[in-house]
Amino acid sequence: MAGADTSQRILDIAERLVQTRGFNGFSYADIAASLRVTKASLHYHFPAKAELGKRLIERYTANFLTALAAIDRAQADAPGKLRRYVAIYAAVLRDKRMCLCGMLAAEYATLPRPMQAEIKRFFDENERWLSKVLEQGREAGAARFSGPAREVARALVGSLEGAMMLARSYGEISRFQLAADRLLGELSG
Amino acid sequence: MAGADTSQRILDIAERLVQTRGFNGFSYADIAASLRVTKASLHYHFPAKAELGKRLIERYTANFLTALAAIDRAQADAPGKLRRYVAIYAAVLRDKRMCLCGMLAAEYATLPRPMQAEIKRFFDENERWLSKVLEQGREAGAARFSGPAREVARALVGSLEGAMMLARSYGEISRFQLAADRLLGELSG
DNA sequence: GTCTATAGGTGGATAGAC
DNA sequence: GTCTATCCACCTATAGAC
Repeated sequence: MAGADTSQRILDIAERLVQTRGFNGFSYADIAASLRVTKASLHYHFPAKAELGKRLIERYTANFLTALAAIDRAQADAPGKLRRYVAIYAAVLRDKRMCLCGMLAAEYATLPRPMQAEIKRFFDENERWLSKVLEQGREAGAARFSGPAREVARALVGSLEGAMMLARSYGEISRFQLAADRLLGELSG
Repeated sequence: MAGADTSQRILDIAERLVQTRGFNGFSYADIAASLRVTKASLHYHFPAKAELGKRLIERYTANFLTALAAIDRAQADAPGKLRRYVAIYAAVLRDKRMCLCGMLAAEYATLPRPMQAEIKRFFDENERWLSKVLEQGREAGAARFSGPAREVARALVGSLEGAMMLARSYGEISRFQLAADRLLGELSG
């Protein structure tokens, strides 16, 4: 079915646009130009921009969770999992993109409620996975931190998103890597 | 002079709008409605939105540097200075705002070059001040960290901006406070 | 599913009267 | 300095032919 394929290609292009320019920084015309169809065609697949935005986050979150499950299968120890987690962020940044939800968090106040709810869900799931890994690391003596793992997880997500945002503005991936290495170092040392 | 006063009020309103909705998330119509004048009047004070944006960052940075100078006068030790530094962020957040430049960092790719340059200057100045404080703290034995102070300063700015962004999305200032306390704790303990 | 055509609205910006 | 009036580009979205 060419329809489903077109929908995916629309999402691919829209995703990149949101990650580089923000939800308020692109239009259907941008997608249409990139896909070489008319704006009207896009509305057949995604009648409203708000719906496109929601589907975008849902797909992004699903892919992210799949990647986290893959880490759980491939890496046994917490430090290894955390390094892989950071590597996901680094890969996005290498593509000159920001995290989709980090970007949308900035525009949060201007977004429709369904999108806001999905953004929170993304971060909730990230925190949940990280909390689990941190607990595992603490029990194995491979991670050192005080207080609830959930708090450390939240601080970690926020720090990585912020480091990513600044690194992208400066066009210096090293800014992210140095900050991330420092954050992981504090957990292990 | 009523002119200068009006210009300042325009900047006040625009500043709040950028901090809550982003540069691409507000229009001259929003400022006009809030100030109860017409859009045309605004163009007398700021002919182009790009110019308004640049002036916005310049003023924000100047005010920020003034606040940092005040910290230097009021606080002698590094830990005290860092606590005050974090308190500035917390105060902005309490007002339901994001850091102006943290917000603009997200929209960075869509902004005119003069604005981009000013955003970098804001972060450069922050890193410079923090580096100095961190060095002071290390020499006095009040701050513990490895590697260049500049790197720690960069990681700290990024972490605070990210924590701020997420805390604002969730509408939970505590998320910022917990993360910030953790970051400062790692430097002292 | 994709097109042409268009509606209805808002964006930044300007001309010229007062 | 502020106003009315207006321009033109762009926005999201829809109707209806193919």
